[in-house]
Amino acid sequence: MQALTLVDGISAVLWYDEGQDTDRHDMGKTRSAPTLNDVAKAAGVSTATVSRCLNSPDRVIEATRQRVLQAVESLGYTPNFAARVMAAKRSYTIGAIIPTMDNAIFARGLQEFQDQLRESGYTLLVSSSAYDPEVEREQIRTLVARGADGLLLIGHARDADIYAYLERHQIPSLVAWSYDPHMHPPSVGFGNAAAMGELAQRVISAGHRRIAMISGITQGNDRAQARVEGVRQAMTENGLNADELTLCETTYEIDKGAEAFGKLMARSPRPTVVMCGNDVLAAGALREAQRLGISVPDQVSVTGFDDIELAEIVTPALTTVHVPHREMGRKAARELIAMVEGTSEGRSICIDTRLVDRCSLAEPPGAQ
Amino acid sequence: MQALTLVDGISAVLWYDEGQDTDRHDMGKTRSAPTLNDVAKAAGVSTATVSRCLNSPDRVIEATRQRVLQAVESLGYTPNFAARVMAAKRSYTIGAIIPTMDNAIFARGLQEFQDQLRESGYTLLVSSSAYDPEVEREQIRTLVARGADGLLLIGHARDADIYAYLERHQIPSLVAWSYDPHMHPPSVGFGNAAAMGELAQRVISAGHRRIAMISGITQGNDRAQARVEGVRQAMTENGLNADELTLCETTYEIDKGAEAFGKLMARSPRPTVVMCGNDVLAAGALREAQRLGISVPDQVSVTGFDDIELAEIVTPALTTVHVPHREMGRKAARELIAMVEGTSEGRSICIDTRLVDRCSLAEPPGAQ
DNA sequence: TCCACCAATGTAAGCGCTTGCATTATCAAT
DNA sequence: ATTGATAATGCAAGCGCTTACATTGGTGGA
Repeated sequence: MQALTLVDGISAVLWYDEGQDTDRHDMGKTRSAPTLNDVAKAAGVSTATVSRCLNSPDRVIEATRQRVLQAVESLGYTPNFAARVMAAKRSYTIGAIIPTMDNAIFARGLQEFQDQLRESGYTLLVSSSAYDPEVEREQIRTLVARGADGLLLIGHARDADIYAYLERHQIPSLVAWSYDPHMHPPSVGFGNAAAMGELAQRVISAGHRRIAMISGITQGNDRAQARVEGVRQAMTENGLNADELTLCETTYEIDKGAEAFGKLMARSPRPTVVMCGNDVLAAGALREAQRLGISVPDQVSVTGFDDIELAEIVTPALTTVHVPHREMGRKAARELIAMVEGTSEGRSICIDTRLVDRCSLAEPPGAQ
Repeated sequence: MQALTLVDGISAVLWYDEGQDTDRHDMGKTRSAPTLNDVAKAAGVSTATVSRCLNSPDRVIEATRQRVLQAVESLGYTPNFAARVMAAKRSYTIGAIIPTMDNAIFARGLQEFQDQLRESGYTLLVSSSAYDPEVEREQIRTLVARGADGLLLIGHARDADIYAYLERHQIPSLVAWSYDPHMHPPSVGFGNAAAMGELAQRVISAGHRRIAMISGITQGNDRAQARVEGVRQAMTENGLNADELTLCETTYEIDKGAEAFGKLMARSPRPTVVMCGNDVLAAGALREAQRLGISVPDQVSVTGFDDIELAEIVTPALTTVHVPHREMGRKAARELIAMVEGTSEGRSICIDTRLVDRCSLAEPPGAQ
């Protein structure tokens, strides 16, 4: 399943006809929708002038404009979007493909992305790929097909041919939720590895040595990969053996987080901290801990990532990494528009994350 | 804000250019996206044949088709959606405008609607109007502008000029979540009045006389209006004075339901039953009841409408009206497609609702 | 062998709009 | 008045595709 968000909009005309001409007798007023031409005639000007009235009013003298606008009004004219796109080679539409709509993370960032686009006169078309690369590929084609002027993608990880396709179609694209200035396309996001590394550093500083992690599926997900990598690096830097990181991969669902946590707790020796790939997973872990009668953070610490609303609501409140999603959405929109309008070649922008200390992380049990 | 859902899709080409010609030196391979013409040349056939290969493969001989398909493949050709829409006057896109995406009710029905459309090769574009008629009007234009072959609307209540506009543009439309065979456009839905009336009948039969209702905003919402009307009629039929119905209108939010319930409980004499316009409102009422220490259904009964997941989860579980949303979505899709394809003039279809007895409705306190 | 017929393919006319370029109107300065 | 510059408008060529109609070639029956 996919979903699209549309903001604002232009207009068009369309009527259906079908081979199946049923013998309808009521072919009454088959007066079809008015076109630019009709307006032009009604206003006694050329179609060019009407077009200019609508698209760059200042290039038309007041009196004429009045006359045209009135004709538009009285005819109930609505420009045909498809025709406009064809002629102008521009749709003022931006496409975005996100992995899922079920996660508040993307919703929040996208909302801001959309608002920003709207302000600049663009419409957003969103669709979700359900973390399936094939679906994503299909949707990219669909969005390009529908005339998207630019595309927002999540993370860099995808087949090269997709980038080639975008290149060929000359569709500027931007990656978000990830930051890597050396990659193409440019990205507006945060360093997942660094952010998670910082959190891991905090964990290690607190005295934890037996570290476990519940990660999202890393396959085809550079954010998930980077988060794991961040933990590994922090371990190495602190003289720990990164290979001893107990890793559990699962999809981003609360139930899965609970399940993974259960498995982790069954191991012996038990990890003293469970770092989760995101807050949703962490919420699941917390729920399972409660069910199992394991006290967090007294017996085991838990950390999250993203700092969505959930993080504050659960008990204990999550120690997590705050990601300024709205800021990211806003900056991504600005940059992508600049690319589409040719005022930028595409810059990568790094968004700062911030550790949020709450209650789910403490010293390991038995520590003094 | 609006939101669109897109399923499946065709394709297109588009490249951006902008007055601002930055002096880029890397004007390397400006080979733009391939068109039908390119494919035709590559395959050594006419554009008509390529088009036929893609749209009605059986009208082209096997050998030719092979050749064409291979050219398509090797060129990485993607048809231009806008051009296709223009030429064919058909977009295989259906638009839907729902009042809100926050309500599980529409989500569920739409999901099915969408799946059904997809099966028939149509794409769904959804947008939400936030219950604002002006926004809805705008979105209808936008959807028509984007070439929707048909439109799904919720409820009949909207200005006549909108229907005129749709008529003029020859866009078949269908109303859902409401049923009234005498109205235009045709509707696929359920009798809101009858369904609510049935529930009210049950309430009255249980012995309730002091009835209160928390309704959604009835202004511009024929479903809400009909539900109120249903209660009124049932009262009248049972010899009660419909004017004595204590009515509280509010938006469909859980908090608002709670608030309204609080006000109702402050009245004296207190109603013995609070019938809610939907389950969300009822959930709010239940929450407030708990907060106020009012026992449901011992001290006061509460009913819902829709039977969404929530209805089973709350305590006590809601006595409500079950609406088969999926069935409605499916039938609406089929009917709308038939209308778009000219095989139906538009029939109205009534979906049966069903009372669901759970625990929130009991006899009034003090009844024997 | 010839012709009628039909299936396969080609030809070309738009669909409704934007926009580069040509033309005309306007007006200040000579 | 005349001229030149500039602003306002018109003209017409497409954008990439579909499809009605024309053309071609192959088939079977007389």
